[in-house]
Amino acid sequence: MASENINEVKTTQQRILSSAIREFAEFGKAGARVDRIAETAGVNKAMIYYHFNSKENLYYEAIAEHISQVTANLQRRVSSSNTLEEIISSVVDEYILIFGSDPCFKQILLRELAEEGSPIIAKIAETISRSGVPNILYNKLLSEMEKGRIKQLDIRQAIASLISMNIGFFIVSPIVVKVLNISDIDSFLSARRKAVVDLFLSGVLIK
Amino acid sequence: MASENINEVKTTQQRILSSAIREFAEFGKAGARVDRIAETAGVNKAMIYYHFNSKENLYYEAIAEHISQVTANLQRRVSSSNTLEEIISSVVDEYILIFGSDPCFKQILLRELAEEGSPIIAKIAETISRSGVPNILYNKLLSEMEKGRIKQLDIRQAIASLISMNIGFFIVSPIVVKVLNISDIDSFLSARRKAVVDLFLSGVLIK
Amino acid sequence: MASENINEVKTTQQRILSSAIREFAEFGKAGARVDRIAETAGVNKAMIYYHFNSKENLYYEAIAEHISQVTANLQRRVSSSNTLEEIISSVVDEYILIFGSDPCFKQILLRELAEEGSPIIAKIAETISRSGVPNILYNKLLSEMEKGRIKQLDIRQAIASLISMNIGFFIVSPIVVKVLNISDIDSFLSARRKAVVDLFLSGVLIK
Amino acid sequence: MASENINEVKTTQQRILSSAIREFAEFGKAGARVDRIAETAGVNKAMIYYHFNSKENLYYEAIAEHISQVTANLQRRVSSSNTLEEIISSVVDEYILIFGSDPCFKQILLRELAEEGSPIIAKIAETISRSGVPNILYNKLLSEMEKGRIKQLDIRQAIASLISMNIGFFIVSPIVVKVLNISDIDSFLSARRKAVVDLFLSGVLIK
DNA sequence: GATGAATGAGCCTTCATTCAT
DNA sequence: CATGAATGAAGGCTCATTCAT
Repeated sequence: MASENINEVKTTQQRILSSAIREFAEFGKAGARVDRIAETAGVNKAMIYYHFNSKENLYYEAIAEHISQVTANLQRRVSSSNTLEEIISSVVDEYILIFGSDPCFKQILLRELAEEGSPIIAKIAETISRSGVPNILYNKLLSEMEKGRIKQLDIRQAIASLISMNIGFFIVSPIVVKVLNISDIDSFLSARRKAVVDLFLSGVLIK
Repeated sequence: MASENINEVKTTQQRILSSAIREFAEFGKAGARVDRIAETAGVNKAMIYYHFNSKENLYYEAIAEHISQVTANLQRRVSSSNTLEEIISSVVDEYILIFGSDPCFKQILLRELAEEGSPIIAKIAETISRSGVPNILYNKLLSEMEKGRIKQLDIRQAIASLISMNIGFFIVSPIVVKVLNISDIDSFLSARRKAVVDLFLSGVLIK
Repeated sequence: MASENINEVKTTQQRILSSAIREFAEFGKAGARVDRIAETAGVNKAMIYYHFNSKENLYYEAIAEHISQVTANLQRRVSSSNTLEEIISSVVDEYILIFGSDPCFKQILLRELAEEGSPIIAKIAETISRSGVPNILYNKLLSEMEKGRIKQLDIRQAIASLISMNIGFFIVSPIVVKVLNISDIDSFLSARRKAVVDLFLSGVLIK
Repeated sequence: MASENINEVKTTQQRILSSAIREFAEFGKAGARVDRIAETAGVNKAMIYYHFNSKENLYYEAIAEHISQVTANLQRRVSSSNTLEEIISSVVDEYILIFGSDPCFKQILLRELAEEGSPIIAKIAETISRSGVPNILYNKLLSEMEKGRIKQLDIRQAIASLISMNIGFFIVSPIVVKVLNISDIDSFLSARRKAVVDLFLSGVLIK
């Protein structure tokens, strides 16, 4: 009831933004229709131009807003004081959280990855960097390597593999699901967390 | 005369198709312009409709043609008689070949992955399945597990991870490159093959 | 308090009117933008509609105000008691004053002259008529003709020529300046007064 | 019948151009409507953009075409071998021809004169210059002055006055007609030619 | 009086598609 | 096969005008 109220009280700008992100996610920047966004948001089309000057600008503002929402939801469970196992688990959890919670983010990400030199991608990369997680991960792997707990390997390749197994998996999951004939997607997804952590740790830890 | 056409001068249809795939890859289905395809192909716009009835149809025909070209280039080095190590290496090589050789394929793939229920994605999955590679991989992992050479694990999760580390990496590489501050992309890519094979094998093999 | 308003701070209406006349002069009635007028005047757009019901009405009120301002500045030096030479000189001076003092008037005049059956033009003509100057001029020329001081000619044609040499010149001056390659416009303009008076008088006076 | 055929056979471009010049003359660049031009020309609106890329460009092309048409109609009766009287007469005739034949030209001219730094005005001035008439006039007045046939005066002022009495008159005629209460406009116009020539010659000739 | 937000009609322009030749 | 011209249905954007506060 209360949450319903919150929905109803959303400002025009917020309504436009949330309609926009869904439209852009579903149809892409070129395929999106301003008329449809206006209709979905329940506002006059001209209002879109009143609040956001152009479709192009609306696109970027909608994405910026969405990214900040998505990243705001992240828990900062990844701390440098944790063990390697805890860190890896947390990282995997976070990615599952991000991609599992919202379908729009994945679509926008995919469409922007197809765009050469996309500023959105640059922004996402920067957001990830600024979260400090890659650094924590890098330093932990380095110190573990020095302590002889993990193998001698290219740390950046390892991180690249970890990221790929997470983001990459979510992205290519429609293909994987079909190729591997996975019928019960939900249980596969919930088992994924452990599988990734195990494979990665087994892959890097000595013995 | 005939040889002239075949060897030196691409037919109108071929010119249209290769212009189309580049246009669709760069701008997406909605952003692509029939005029631009015609101009790039050096043909009259009406010719496109003469040969391919609609933009929509051209899109699918161009992709079908492109996928068959890309997969035709694949060597069938993955054989069930090989060792697990050889199989993994071959699989990784193939993915590197596909994504490294042609930028269009990656873009098309990304855009289609963003499209819910994309028939293109279904087709690609089917092509992969029909190549037999997933089956070979599955069976080999199964038999190795039964022989006690690899750990007890969900084979499909393992394959999912392997695919993710390959396709997934190529797809998210723009982000990874930025996050990890990789300056020499080429050498990172050429080292990737070994890194993936090593991580995967270390991750699954016992001892 | 009151004096503050009157002397230092122009009222909202006045600010709107002076912004409007400049906007309409520069862009024409169709090209003028209510938003721009509001911004220039530093008022809210709705205020324009509060004070002047429509853009159309604002247009006419702005012009009316401007015309009355321009004509109010005119000195009434043209009197029937003067000599023909004095009258001609005064008339020429007045036109120079009007067109020289303010660029907006000329632009508005031009745009309205392009409008078939413009009420603004009718009003301007009426203002000129009511000033009495044409009548004074007509009667003086008539009496001089009867006295045999000036040639037998169509007085109205003569007046038409005089007006043309004044208003007409100011209007077509951008063309004249280019065609005659006039570099020092200011000195040309200041010499214009005498040239017009001389030509006209020489043209009409006997001997 | 033949002339009808000529009208009917006009190409799409020509039909657009002639509709456009009328629309732009009547409503100005800002007030003109592309829809209306298309309708008047009897063509699909998109054709306008097919042949002329934008409203702006159509404007300039329509005017360029119109100017060249108007100036092409001009007879080259003004020759340096003629007497001053003949030259003046010819010049006046030409202006009457131009402004009398076509109402569009006058309107376009007026609207452009209101535009600061108009390229159209520059073009018209250049066309006039290139016709050689101003030069012929200047040289003739100069030689006559040296021969002592005309007074010592600023020749450029004289030419400016002549141009004003012609172009200027046509332009301000709606005002003049009202101020002078001219009811029979046609006869006034036909008498104008002689009046201008007489006034100018009397004004400059000695004795 | 004053303001920010809202509206609806309409404008310029584009684009997939088709037609006549 | 090939072309230039044509079409109709939008699509993005603007603008005069109004409303609620």
